[in-house]
Amino acid sequence: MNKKPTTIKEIARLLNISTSTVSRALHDHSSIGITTRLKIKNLAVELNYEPNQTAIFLQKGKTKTIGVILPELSEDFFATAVNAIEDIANEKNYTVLFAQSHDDEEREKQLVEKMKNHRVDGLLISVAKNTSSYEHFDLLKKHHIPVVFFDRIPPLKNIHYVACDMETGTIQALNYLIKKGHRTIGLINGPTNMYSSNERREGYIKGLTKSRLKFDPSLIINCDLTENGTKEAIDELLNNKRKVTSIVAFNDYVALYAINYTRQKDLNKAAEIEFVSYSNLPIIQYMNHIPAASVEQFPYKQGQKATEILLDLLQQKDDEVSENEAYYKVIIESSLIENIKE
Amino acid sequence: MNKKPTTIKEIARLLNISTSTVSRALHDHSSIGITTRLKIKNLAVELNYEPNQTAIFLQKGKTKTIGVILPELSEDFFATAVNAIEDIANEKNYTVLFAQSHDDEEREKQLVEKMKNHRVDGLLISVAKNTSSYEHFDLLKKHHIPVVFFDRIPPLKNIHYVACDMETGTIQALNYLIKKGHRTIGLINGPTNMYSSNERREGYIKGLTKSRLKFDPSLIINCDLTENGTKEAIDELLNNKRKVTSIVAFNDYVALYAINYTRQKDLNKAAEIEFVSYSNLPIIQYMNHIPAASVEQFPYKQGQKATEILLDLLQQKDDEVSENEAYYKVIIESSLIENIKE
DNA sequence: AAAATGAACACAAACGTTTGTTAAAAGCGC
DNA sequence: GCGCTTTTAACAAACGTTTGTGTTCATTTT
Repeated sequence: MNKKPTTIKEIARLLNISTSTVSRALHDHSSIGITTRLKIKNLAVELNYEPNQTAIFLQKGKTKTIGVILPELSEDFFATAVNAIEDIANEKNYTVLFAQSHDDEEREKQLVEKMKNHRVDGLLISVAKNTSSYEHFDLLKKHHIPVVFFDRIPPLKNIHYVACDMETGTIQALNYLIKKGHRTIGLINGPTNMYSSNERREGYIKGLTKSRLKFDPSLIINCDLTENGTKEAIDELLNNKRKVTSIVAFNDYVALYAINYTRQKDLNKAAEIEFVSYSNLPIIQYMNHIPAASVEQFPYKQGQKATEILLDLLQQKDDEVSENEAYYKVIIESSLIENIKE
Repeated sequence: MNKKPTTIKEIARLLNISTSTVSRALHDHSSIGITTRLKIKNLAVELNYEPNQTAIFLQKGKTKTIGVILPELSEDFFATAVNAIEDIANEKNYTVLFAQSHDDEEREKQLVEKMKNHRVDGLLISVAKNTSSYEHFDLLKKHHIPVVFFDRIPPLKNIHYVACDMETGTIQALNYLIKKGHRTIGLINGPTNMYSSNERREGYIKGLTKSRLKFDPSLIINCDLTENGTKEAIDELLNNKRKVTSIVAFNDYVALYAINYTRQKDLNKAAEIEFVSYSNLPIIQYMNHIPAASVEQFPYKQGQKATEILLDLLQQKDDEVSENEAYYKVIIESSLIENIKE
């Protein structure tokens, strides 16, 4: 049992030829005669030769690897996005390096650093909830590592991103609720530094004013999207002098927390309040009390598109296209989907 | 803006010293004088020097990377295990390369190959449901790449693994049901080639016989754990001449499929049947109809333990300890946990 | 028949590190 | 000041590839 893996050198030595010939033969280079080429290939198969990727990485200066930094792998949205990323990357023979920030800015920074050191060719990033400074992303730019942001976009100019337009989905949600007769609608929003919080806010306001309803800022509560944060937000909403009859929640998780909490507090009140949220968890069909409708954000599509863009950027880099100053800004339309209760 | 990252060579050239001196200085080697050491370190910081990992990988012959192959990242069990793996690996400065087999044997084989080519130092594997041949794992052994299996263990001798003992949990489940008065208990089991299917079967039989109940093989249905497979299994169980009053389901997902399906078929019958399953999904608290109890498998603990073992094996390899023929076989006790309905 | 072409391969440098060995300078006792 | 050890740093090989440039020899051209 041979301890060490076979190398090109080994093959060259055994056949009394040079390593360059072996390398070229294995790549079907035209300048190698058919007979030696076959000799080499046969021996390579026989010895179970596998190219040492680390050597190739070093030589080529790239790793055929893309890094992915996202908040939580266990959130259904990201799990689905990851599937897309894996699928597309595999197709193009790229390897994917995943890491979770757990929505922690510090950890996110460390991960960026780590990915950079690991010499990933490019990065896909969905920004942590509480990230409020962005130098670590600039750093990547300085190192000429292409980055495509998806879903959670930092408020920066010159970046590539794929995101879902939450505004139109939110307007749809408002229309839906208003059509159902609701006039006092609360919004449990995410942190103000999240781009998508802004979109939801804008959509919320536009949805209201389109129907000539007055916008009351006190009906928008920003929270940290945790279970406790949600509870506090609910408390604040319920204590408002105006009695909300429906609530738009930042996502399905927040909606579940909120529904659960309101039910614990007061069953009657809870029954009166209608919820709309974002995400569409597949598991929702098994649940008891669910939002009436959710804004679908098409995670697979987002992951797919983001990966395609990143691979395209890497291709451009290979082709030595002069540092392109055009930025991909892909917006996927969100759309409201009613949840059917069994 | 410097296009190329700083290298040791660059620093050496600027300081008119040799690269080896730079390398040693940065590693605080004792043979480098304090003054030059400082000069070097300062310049390194100034130039933003970051060691090129790919070069180090090549030189050292290892990548400080562990590969993880598991069925589905979106299954809560694995998502939690992944968190543990990441945590432990990060602690020890290892990078983790994840990939999903999607429970497909062919894909699993490809991934093993890919991981091998990427020169991961070791592998953590949870075997796909339908994997029935195991040469791809032997291959790793031949290449001296340590592998630790977790949760889904292949039926091989000489392997390292961490698993949850499903048998005791299953016995507990049976006791629980019998104590509640059930006498005709069905088992929706996984594929026969899964080790854990066997454990559940054994536990099921032992649980019955301990209470002097007769074991009826026709009450065990093997299924592929998909939603459709579960439906077929349920149909088969309900068509059995003996009327089951309770069902042990392979895991929470299967239980949810089953509960949903029986309810669709006949609400009264569904209400009569009591379910017990495995996993303990965190989201279960928001659900309507849930298993009465679930066998907890401690995914974090499993992931943690498996990673620790793998890192230990890698350490051993470094220490040139002669090919150790001892195999880690860690069994974590499962235990039944009652689900509290709100 | 001499020169030009072209095929098939060898040589060597390069990617960025690490590390064993050697060499020069500096310190020390006498 | 001489040999001696000790400190400090240079030299060079190695990890496994890829790739630009030579080199050799046989074939074709005129």
